[in-house]
Amino acid sequence: MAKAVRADERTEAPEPRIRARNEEKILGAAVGLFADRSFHGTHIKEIARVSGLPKTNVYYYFPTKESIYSAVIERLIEGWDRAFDHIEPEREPREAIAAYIRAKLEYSRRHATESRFFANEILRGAQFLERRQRQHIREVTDQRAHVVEEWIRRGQMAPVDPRHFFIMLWSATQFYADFGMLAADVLGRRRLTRTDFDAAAETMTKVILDGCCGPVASSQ
Amino acid sequence: MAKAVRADERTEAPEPRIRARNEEKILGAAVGLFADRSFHGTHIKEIARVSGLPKTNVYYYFPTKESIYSAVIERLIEGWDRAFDHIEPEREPREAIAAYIRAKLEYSRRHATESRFFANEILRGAQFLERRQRQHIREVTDQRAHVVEEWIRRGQMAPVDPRHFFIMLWSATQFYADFGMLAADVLGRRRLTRTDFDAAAETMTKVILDGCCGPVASSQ
DNA sequence: CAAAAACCTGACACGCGTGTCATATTTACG
DNA sequence: CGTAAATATGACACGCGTGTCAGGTTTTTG
Repeated sequence: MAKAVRADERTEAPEPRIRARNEEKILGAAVGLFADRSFHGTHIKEIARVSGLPKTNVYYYFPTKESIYSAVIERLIEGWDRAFDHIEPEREPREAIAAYIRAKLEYSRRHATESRFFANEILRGAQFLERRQRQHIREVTDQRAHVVEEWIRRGQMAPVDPRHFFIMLWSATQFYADFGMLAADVLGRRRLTRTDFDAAAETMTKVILDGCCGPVASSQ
Repeated sequence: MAKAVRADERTEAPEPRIRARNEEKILGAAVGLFADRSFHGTHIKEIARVSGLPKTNVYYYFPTKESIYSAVIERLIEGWDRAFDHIEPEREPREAIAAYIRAKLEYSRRHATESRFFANEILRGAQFLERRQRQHIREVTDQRAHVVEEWIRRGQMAPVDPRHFFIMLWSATQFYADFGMLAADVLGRRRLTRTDFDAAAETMTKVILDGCCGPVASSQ
């Protein structure tokens, strides 16, 4: 009855060490498994094995498999807007966008698993994404779209639909994480290397920057 | 024993009507379910229900769930290179690439389910894709990459890595099928409309064409 | 250092999903 | 027609995955 009492109750009491550590282990194992095998293909038993805890202990912290999945999503959403911080009105669009592309690609390279998990969730219609989470994504995007609109107004950038423009950036950068296996195949590699990510960044930056901010003086 | 004898045996004998029709029903139902719920989330019972056949009859045509999944993949691969036909050395790159983008986007719009199924499969590392199928994809891409290289050699196009360039095109166009839900959210729609696809095509064409073939004279 | 709270665990109930089997019905074909 | 092959199907076996339970052990706290 008094089992698994979360430190809620208004005060953000310091979460007990053990709980924090174990929840972390479980969530860490879960991301990878969900990303590889999706929701139904992932079994609590496996999550337990990978996180080094007995199965029953997993159930001690999370009542259902759904709750684990939701908790993973919650963690991911936090990382979503990080790279977006580069899109600021004070910066030069050319430089800001290049930085954004690099940041996103770097994220794809280092957090490929999380990225694949997220892609997976969206792919099936975001069945576990809560309304407020979806709204959050939309608001953050809106905010950055205004920055692009400002750049366009000032004549620093060609007139493009900011949201579709962002989608181009997202899709291109995510591809290397989500469909890395296909990218590697096409490039004739066994796995993507850092060099490949650099080449990707270069191509992407060149095409997109020249396409939206006019070709840079030096080239051609 | 003489059960489910496929019309193999060298001669492509006219496949019996009933078998063809039922296999089609099953595969059609399966694509949608696999796309929505992925492999493990899809149950034979559901495939049977959706295709209007009793479960046991499904097993009459396909020995396992895996075999259904593989058959679906086989059908998809055929559609993969279709749009690529636009990439021909004789055509102007600007016009050819624009046509390719339109074709790919149109495919995403009309065959969103198949597209999502395929994305799903790649996402989990293409576990069911056979070696020869992967090789086929690579060969087709190689062939079209040479066309791009030819355009670059002739000075019709800016020097970009053709494979990374293709990846940009694939990712951007597929996004609207695979992550349609997210795109709709960001654009403030309930679902993507034809207008959205048109706007996507316009943004994409403008940015990418200006980025790789120099800005067109008319604009700016 | 005791009592309470938090944490841990093996054994088990239960449902459900895959795939089989024995048998019925329909179709092809001489 | 009549016989063989192809197609259809209800009932069932079996394994496995989720989630529970009852009772352990460790940690915290006064």
